[in-house]
Amino acid sequence: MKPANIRDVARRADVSVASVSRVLNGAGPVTAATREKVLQAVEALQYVPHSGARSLSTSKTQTIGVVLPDLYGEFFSELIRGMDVAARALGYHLIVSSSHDDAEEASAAIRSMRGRVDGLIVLSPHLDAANLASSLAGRLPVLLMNGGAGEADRPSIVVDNHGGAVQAVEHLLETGRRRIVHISGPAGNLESEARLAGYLQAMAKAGLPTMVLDGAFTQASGHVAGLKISEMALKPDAVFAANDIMAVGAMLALQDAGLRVPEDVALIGFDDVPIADMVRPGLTTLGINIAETGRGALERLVRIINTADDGSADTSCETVRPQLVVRASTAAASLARSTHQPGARAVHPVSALEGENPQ
Amino acid sequence: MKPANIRDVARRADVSVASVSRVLNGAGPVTAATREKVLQAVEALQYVPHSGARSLSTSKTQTIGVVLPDLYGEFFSELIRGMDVAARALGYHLIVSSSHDDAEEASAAIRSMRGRVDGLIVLSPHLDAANLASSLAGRLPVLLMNGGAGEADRPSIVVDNHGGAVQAVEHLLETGRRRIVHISGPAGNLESEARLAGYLQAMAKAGLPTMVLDGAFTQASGHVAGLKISEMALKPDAVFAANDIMAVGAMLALQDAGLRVPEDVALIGFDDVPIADMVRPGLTTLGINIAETGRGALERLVRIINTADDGSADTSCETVRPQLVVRASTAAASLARSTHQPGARAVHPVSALEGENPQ
DNA sequence: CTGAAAGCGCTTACAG
DNA sequence: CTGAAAGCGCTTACAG
Repeated sequence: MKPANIRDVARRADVSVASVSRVLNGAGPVTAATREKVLQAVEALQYVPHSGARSLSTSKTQTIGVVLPDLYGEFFSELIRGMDVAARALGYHLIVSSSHDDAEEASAAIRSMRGRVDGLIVLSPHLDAANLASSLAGRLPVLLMNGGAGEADRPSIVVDNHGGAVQAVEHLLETGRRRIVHISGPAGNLESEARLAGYLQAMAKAGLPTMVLDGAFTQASGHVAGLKISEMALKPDAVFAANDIMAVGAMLALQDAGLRVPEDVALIGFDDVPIADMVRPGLTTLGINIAETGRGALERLVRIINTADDGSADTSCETVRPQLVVRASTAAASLARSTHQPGARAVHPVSALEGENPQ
Repeated sequence: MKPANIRDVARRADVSVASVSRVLNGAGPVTAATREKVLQAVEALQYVPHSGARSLSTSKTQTIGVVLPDLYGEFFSELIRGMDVAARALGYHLIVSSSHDDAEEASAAIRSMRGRVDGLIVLSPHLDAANLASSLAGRLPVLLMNGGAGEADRPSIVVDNHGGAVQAVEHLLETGRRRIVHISGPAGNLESEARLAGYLQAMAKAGLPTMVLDGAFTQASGHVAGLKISEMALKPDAVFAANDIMAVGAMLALQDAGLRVPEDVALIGFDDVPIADMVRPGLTTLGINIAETGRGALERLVRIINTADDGSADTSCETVRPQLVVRASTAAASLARSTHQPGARAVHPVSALEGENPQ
């Protein structure tokens, strides 16, 4: 009743296990006749090689581990989706390990994957270089996507968070906004810090005062921030949230409080997750092609695995540049309407606002 | 440079590999002194057991495979999230394999997991019993969640789709709606068929005419259906979409066409994914605690794995009953307002509508 | 082109 | 309580 093994196949095909292995791996020379016999036996026995045994002999697992933080939502599911597609195409399996609250847990997760994966994609912003290095038993290829600037000697992919944030603010300025509040991501998170820095820099450049409300990359935290804004005596005319889901949370709070978006307050997010296009008004945001980025990451890691130790070490830091996706949530105050009007842009900057004109 | 193995540890601790194994597995008797020496060596060498080798000896992988269909979205990511949490708590890893367009692909995915997992959770509605059985080499425990009624001899978890659909229609009837259209899920999908059947039955019971628009469980298909509805001469006063994401698609199409929800058309979905609470009006739906269901599924499968062949085979079909979650999208026409008013219910059924009064 | 055999790193009766 | 050794199922030089 237990599944057939390679010996069963060899016996039935009347060849050696070596031949069976060769046929199955397309490695080494075999006659057509042998191949035929083996394949028939495989079919008859419903044989599937035991991957553990294979991995023991080859030191390969055909599996990639993905270490995610404790955050959930469309960003990560989109990313995984892109990786999954690429993994299947390349004959790899995907082990996901998520909800790691801290460096300790992420580290344990990484360690527990040793011998189980050929490489790792790490998205946990909790992990610094030191932790990461000590978590890695041996020389496991790792692709870093934890928002850091990229460790010296590790391949990595980072989003240009700073540049994206600057673009966000500039877009708001162009559409006539001046009192721009930022809802930040969690403290200590490298992505949120870069977005915050971009906001501060762009505002400073425009000579405008800044205001930051703390968020945590969750819808609830965006909602809380939105509530606070709705209760402010002197309200901002625009909000830049560090990610889309907080922007949505803020939008709902503002609207439920009777404020109009974008007429009273413009709103811009970051990521371009699917939901950004499903709220009304549609959410303007800095778009990253998330699934595509995931696909690219997986493919790059596999390339690294396949060329390990051949001298041409890939340790570069690849940058993904977010693109402005304009939807109705930032239509200029003077042009704003309640209908969905993507692409609407300010022609005449509104003048009755404080702050200097940019540029 | 290659990672330490059990022999390295044994040598350094000056014991046998058997003792190292015993200490690490907490199996068999060891003196405190031995344990101490081993643990120190493990620490010094950063030793982590090779899981492939372990799985070869024990025939256990501590890994669960999850086979998903080609559909993406919050439903599946929430489900995976619940499973992931449970898996970590129980010391299991999760291999996900998704985007299987047909039974063939899902079948191949299952086969490729042999020797790699201790059990499988199958969510691919493409897989029928025959395909499934032939995909399984040996006696791999499988928990079915593919929407089928549950195969005779396999443990399964199914959502009471029929009952939920009946509840959906009854809720619409109670709030005064009579011209109720259904946007169905993809043909051949067992979940969508059960929801459709529930709709048809409830409408028949109420003596009302039915109308079905074909959907595919995607936002785009819901949007198309919404457009069609907005162009109908005699418009329905309510729409029951077979899942939330189609309901959202329909909502946007209706609103963009100038129709008001719920004043002109009430809308109800199915699943209660997070986005249902982020659109305006909030979407009334039949809620399933998705993450919780995923957690429960994983735990049940592990239980099955641990008691395999002990005689007490668990082959029951567990039913998850969806619960009505009332939000503003189905506020009674007479009471409907544009502000978010969860829980608003009709007091006086609207009378100026065709169709007979239910009950 | 093919087969016998060593070896991958672990676990687990079996002796002692 | 501890160790020597067999065995899990594969791959891969090495002979032939």
